Amino acid sequence: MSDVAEGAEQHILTLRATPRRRWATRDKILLEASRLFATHGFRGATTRQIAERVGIQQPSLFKHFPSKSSMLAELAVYDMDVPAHHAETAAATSGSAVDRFAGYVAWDLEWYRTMPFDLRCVTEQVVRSERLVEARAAVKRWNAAIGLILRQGVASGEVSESAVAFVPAVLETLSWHMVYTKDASEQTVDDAVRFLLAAALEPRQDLRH
Amino acid sequence: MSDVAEGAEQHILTLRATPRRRWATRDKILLEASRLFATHGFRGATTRQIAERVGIQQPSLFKHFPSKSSMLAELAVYDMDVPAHHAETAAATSGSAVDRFAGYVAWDLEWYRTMPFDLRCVTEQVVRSERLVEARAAVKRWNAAIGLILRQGVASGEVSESAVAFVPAVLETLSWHMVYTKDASEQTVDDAVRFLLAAALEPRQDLRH
DNA sequence: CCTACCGATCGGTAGG
DNA sequence: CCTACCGATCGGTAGG
Repeated sequence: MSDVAEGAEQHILTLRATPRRRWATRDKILLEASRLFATHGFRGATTRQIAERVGIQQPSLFKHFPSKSSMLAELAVYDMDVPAHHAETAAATSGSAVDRFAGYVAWDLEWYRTMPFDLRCVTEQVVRSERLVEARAAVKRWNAAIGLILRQGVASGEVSESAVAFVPAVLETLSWHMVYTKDASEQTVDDAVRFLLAAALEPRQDLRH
Repeated sequence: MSDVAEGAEQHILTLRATPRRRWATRDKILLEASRLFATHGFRGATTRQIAERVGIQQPSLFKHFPSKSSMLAELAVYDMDVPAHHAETAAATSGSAVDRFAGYVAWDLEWYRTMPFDLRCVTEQVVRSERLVEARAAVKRWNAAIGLILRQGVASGEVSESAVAFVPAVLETLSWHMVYTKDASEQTVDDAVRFLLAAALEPRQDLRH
């Protein structure tokens, strides 16, 4: 589990450090596929469109990937595996639940803010399609870890009970906000963390003002 | 503008009051199309699947709708036109911005909680595709109205400035939460309203505890 | 609302 | 990585 996450993290960190012009064809395919999936949905994006943007002929895609679905599967692992690993670490650490939650949220939003791929819709596809088992398992682990931290916060009286149901979906929304807001900065991330904490915390626990 | 909204509202209110068994074929088509669009995306859902669920042959769909896109277009208007109308009314009313915002949010979440159609993905399709001009216009009106109320709240010192950017997307998320959470109750709506207000309000203005 | 059917486009293969 | 191409499936039409 951890190895998979670290492998994916290593790869994506390498991608981030590499200027886009020098990306290999395989990674260019993933980038353009993610953008077209985000714009037109998985079925709406065609392999011919992907190939055109990469600058190769459509059948050449299948020298790099066995199928269109396998592109989605690889993107889905990128999307969910590393966050799941971080969330599990935050859930397993000792200390204040709210501090660990705030720390995770800050990492998560920064992760999406600097993500090279546009993975909107990939998450949705993961939830829908019964295939993509690896990515679906990562989503489960992520939800379990976030749920655990939040319930720890409820137990210690810091997190409001009714907020637990809304926080995961809202966190996901804020993550995508960081992706598609072009001028999102580290300040934007800070604001979003405070926004989510204000919603999740019991009012009397919010001593920031 | 108002006539369109009221027409759509009338129609959808009629649908709500009618037991599902008695729905006419045309409305059954819209219902099943919305569910399949939500599950497989617009392109992923096929007209043959829709027809099968309705219990008719695929070509018969086109006796009720000129095209598959026209089903999406009609659903998109249902999705956005009525909320846009309500948001504009809330924005144009006098009184406390926060009270009007809270009132709108409560109405919005209850609207989605009791919605007969599953319109997830329809909103996304509206944002993507350059057609669906009517629905796109409604989205614009909705965003403008919500933005106006929020800026009024910022001006009166009630709403936190950094929250303005996040509230529309988060409200949308909470709306969908009401759709796909099967056991969402009026209590769930109340909790979500409080959750969103806690995030959006300047801390000192939250006098609820 | 049905049967019969069509042109277009899809993901993917063969062979080099 | 290219050209040539294929079977399957798509949205939609014709005619009754």
